[in-house]
Amino acid sequence: MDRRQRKTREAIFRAFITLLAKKDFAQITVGEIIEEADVGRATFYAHFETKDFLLKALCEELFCHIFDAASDHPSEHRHIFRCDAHGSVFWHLLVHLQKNDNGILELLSSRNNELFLSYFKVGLRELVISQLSTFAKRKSEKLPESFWVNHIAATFVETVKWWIEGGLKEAPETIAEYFYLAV
Amino acid sequence: MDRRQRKTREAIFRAFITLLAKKDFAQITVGEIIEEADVGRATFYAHFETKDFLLKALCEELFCHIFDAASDHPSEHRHIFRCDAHGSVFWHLLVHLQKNDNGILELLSSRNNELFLSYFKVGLRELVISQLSTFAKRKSEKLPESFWVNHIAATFVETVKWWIEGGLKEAPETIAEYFYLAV
DNA sequence: TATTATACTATACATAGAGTTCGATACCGA
DNA sequence: TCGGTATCGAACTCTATGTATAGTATAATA
Repeated sequence: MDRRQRKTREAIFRAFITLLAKKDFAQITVGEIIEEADVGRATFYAHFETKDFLLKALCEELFCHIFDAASDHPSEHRHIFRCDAHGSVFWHLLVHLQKNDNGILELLSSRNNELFLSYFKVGLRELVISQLSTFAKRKSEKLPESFWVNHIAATFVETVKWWIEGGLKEAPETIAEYFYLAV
Repeated sequence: MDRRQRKTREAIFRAFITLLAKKDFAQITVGEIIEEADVGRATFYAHFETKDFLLKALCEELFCHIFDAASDHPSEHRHIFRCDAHGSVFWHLLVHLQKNDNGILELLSSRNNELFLSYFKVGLRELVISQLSTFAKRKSEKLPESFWVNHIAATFVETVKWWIEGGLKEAPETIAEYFYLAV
């Protein structure tokens, strides 16, 4: 990709993230974004069809990255944390969140969190399916699979939300335990 | 309240609900609402400061009604459904949902459901707290109370969402069972 | 280095929706 | 019947969206 393109694209993302930390997505105008990014109006529309597409692109960048990081190298951390029957992928995700890669936390904790967590959940659902065998059989036998999958993904999202709203005071290990206890 | 006021207010609510079933909240314009409601522009703004306040007012009307109906008369249905240790209030809520009071289902199942379910959850959390003793001790002893309360409320919301997305094919009793199994 | 393609800038413009104002009219409650 | 008030309708201001265009800067290529 052309260096110019890459630079403007990143500038727009950065500006967008900055603004998202401060105010509602609905109240952010394209005018504000291009001013913050110091980019021409036509340039913005050359990159993103609308503000909503910008949001979508941002979510894809952020969550693709974090899910790849968590699932591509699941073994590299095995020796650090006990990798029991539950699997450590979810713990791994929590660690990545706590490290705050790409400043994702500001987005997840701002008033826009519903927006992002709904995207988060989409990627999460796939992960849950691939890890399904590592969860307790007890419940899954009595519940429809789609219900069960959705329940696990939703519980993880809610756990993360609760963690963030409390200021991330607990260790990832503790949160992972809460998650496995609850689910 | 003046009969004229009441009629306009209801006309606006009705129009808003009709539109919400068809399209995104964000894409609905005040112009559409007043046309559907057959009401003057100035009249709309005499009733609601903005479109967002209209949404808020609608949610309060709908959910206050459904929560009151479920918690004010918890005993009247006790003889119909087994009222075990888990309490029947949640089952009662499901029955009310299935009866589709106020056409609430169209709203919860449309693409705006995140919007409404977030309001739903607020009322739900209070209900959960009042019913906390009826849930399993097993988990609550190991989990922080705020986490536990949030988990129960979230699980109920997700259960309802799953039920609606599947077309409400299961009986409220079945859904209540899934809920108690999952939580 | 000279050439070509393309990304960017700045500005202007058309369009649409938000929210306000105000005089006229219709309706309500007493 | 009468005073108060809700509504109407239309015009108006503002703000934001998205597009169009002509000129400039930069990257890739030969």
